[in-house]
Amino acid sequence: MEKKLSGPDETETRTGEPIGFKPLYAQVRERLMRRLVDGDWTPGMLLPSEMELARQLNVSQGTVRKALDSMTADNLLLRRQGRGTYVAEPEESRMLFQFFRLSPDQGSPSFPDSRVLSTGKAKPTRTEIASLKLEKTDEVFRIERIRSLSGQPILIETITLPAGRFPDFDHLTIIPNNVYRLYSERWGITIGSAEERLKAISASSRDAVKLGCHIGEPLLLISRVARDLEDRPVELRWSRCISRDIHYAVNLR
Amino acid sequence: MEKKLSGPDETETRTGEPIGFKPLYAQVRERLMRRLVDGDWTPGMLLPSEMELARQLNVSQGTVRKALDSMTADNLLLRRQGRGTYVAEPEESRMLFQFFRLSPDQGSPSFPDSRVLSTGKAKPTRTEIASLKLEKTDEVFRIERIRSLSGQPILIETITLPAGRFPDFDHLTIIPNNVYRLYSERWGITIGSAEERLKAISASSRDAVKLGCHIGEPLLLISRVARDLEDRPVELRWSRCISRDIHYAVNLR
DNA sequence: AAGTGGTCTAGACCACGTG
DNA sequence: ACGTGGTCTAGACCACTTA
Repeated sequence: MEKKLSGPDETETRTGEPIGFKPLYAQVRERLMRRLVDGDWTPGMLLPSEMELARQLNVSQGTVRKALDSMTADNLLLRRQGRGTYVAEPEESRMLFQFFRLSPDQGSPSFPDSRVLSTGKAKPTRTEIASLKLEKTDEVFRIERIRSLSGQPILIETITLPAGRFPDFDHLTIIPNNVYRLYSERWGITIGSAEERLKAISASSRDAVKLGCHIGEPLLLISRVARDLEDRPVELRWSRCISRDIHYAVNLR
Repeated sequence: MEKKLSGPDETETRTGEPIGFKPLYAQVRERLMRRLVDGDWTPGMLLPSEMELARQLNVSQGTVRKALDSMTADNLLLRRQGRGTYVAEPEESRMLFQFFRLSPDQGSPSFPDSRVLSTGKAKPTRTEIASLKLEKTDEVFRIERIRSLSGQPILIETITLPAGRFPDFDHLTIIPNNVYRLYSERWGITIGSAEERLKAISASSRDAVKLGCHIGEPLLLISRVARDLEDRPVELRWSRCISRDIHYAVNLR
């Protein structure tokens, strides 16, 4: 049995905390989030039932449900009627919709293959320091790779990782296609959100060679900052993408 | 008092409808949506209280709340504690975040000015027919305009509207900056969602002249299909945007 | 003081999946 | 048959707004 949460109970009314009040379900969510962050609950794992969690946390089932529903809405949990509630896994099929917005103009989206061009440790640039909130003395790993859809190279991307959060990254022999699964399995880092900025640029001579396009051809520049469950920036990614037969899709609601 | 909704009541269990069952709150949402679609409730209007709606629809307050919450999540309603529930209005401040994703690289986002270049009625292109689900015999209105941020032209856009849904569009003397408010006030059409596709293209000579950039300069091409509350396509928009000091921002969760 | 939405609880039943 | 999440209800109290 865990410590009782603050909030209405037998002896104290909610009025006891006039400022900074958080609803019970938000406190429950924070507790459950902590278990994810601390790695008590790992991807794929079955959570205790709503009733069991309600008993553990001394709240009603409805309050637990509200917290679980909100985490499910953020793609952190997966609920299946009759089975239970699971920690979401970074499988390709989900990532394809959540974090990969490029689709062929005709046909359905699919996950591109990757070929690593280079890896290495380096001092961060000013942009990397700002985006990843680093100190000037920190170091970073950089990976450059080409990604292809059905044999055709479509983009070249540079991934920057803070060395401090990815110990022994340079000991890796292979870098898998789905790096978010790697971050999760190897370092327990779950990517929870990302912010992307798009611009149109001209292909440099180097990009043109690697991508097999003309110098000056317009490319979609996508710069992404990915964040962990505690909202700390974890990855910076610059993608230069040929958009002749491919587009970046966004749904606005 | 309205007709009773299907679902559990005194005499009949939910098992009575084995196929195509919809939860009560979804049926309630559909009923409330209909009032928006039919114009019974117009932007800015105060809705009846939860208790009043629950009485009208013969369901509990909690079920009404679930429907109202879901519509609020879709930016269709606005709930204010102590005041009531209001129909959302297409004000600039909200549209800026919901449907306008361009921001200056430095500084905060703001709504660009517009200058109309041309308007007219025409036969739709194949693309317009496909995007707006038109018949070949239908007609469309087209507006072309330049949009500027602090005096600098940043994009040129072509808006296509199905003539059938915007009667007397060509009688308009001026076209306001915020056309979604115009659609709402003049024709009762509320834009509820939109899908955008982005590509990188080269500025044509015409674009270059209008935007004051070089021919061949990379531009962000944004094609948008906007849909009404019943999910029917209502507007097609092609924007060609200078992205030198501006980016398109997306949050992924 | 009265009315609104926001939170929390408790209990009932349903739909789904597994044994 | 049993346990899970999903839905629905009823009632209590809290926080905010207006009068």
